[in-house]
Amino acid sequence: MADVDADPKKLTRNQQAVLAALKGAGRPLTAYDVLGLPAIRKAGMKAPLTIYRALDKLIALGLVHRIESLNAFVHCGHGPHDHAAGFLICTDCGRTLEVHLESCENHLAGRARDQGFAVDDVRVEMTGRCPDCAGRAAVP
Amino acid sequence: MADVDADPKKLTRNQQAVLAALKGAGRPLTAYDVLGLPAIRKAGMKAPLTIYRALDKLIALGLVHRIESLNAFVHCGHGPHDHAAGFLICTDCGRTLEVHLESCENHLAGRARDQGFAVDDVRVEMTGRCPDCAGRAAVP
DNA sequence: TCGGACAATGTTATGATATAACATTTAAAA
DNA sequence: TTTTAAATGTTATATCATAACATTGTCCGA
Ligand SMILES: [Zn+2]
Ligand SMILES: [Zn+2]
Ligand SMILES: [Zn+2]
Ligand SMILES: [Zn+2]
Repeated sequence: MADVDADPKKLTRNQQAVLAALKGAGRPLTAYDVLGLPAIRKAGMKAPLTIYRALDKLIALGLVHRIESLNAFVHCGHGPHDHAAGFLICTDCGRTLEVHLESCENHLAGRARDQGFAVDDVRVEMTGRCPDCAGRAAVP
Repeated sequence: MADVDADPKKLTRNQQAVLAALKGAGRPLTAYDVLGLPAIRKAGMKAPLTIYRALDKLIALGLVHRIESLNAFVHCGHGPHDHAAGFLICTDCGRTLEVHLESCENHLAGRARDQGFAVDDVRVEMTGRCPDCAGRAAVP
């Protein structure tokens, strides 16, 4: 899946800038969110395509994940990995938590194989409330 | 999750037209795909918003699902249901297969609860090749 | 039957997300 | 160095989705 042997030192200037932006945010950002950051403008990036190209590379390297249901991108919370990850998406604060799915992955892919389906990639996204927000809601 | 007690007879003209379009297609269509269908134009629908409004209702009724990674919509292959579904998405032919995830759902949601996360909704999308396309690829 | 309430629709405009095309530069190999 | 591939810059455009507001249709109780 991800190119786990990637050398972060070999990232280009643009790729480093985008990765740093996502790390710093600590939550998913859209490509246009990234584009709007001062640090990104200072790095000379000013077109959406510039951001998308950096993101494409970072995703291929497994350093960043795309959250489909948000059209947003988040720094990988686990370092590059070769198994499927799942995302818990807080609908209150917008933060996400990445969870490993080694065991579930087999179960899910098994369901697919039962149907004669050859699985390449498994994506899991769950919405709800994170511990912080669930706590706040319970104590009004 | 879905409003399982919905009465299909109560669907409006627009909602019926969009539902019929998705049933007939047998695969996911984008809102603009739907908008472009002759049957839809004949029904008098000519603005994207008209399509999105019908889709919103059909999704709320559990008659249609949204495929996040395709920005597309597909007729529910199982009749309304209250548990999570997963989608197998063929990257060759574009068709999808809906699979039930009663058992997996608990496992996945359990992983979330381990993190103190209160889950509302579980979405699973798997890409790969459907039986037809996998077969064709294997016999070149 | 009337009339209020609410859902659905029509219409126009705009916002948000993503890619095409092509020229140029940079970095890595050979 | 010559060659090759990857990354970047720039402009324009394609694709997906919603805002705002006026109007119409449907249901249900008075
Ligand atoms: Zn990860
Ligand atoms: Zn939260
Ligand atoms: Zn379904
Ligand atoms: Zn196929």
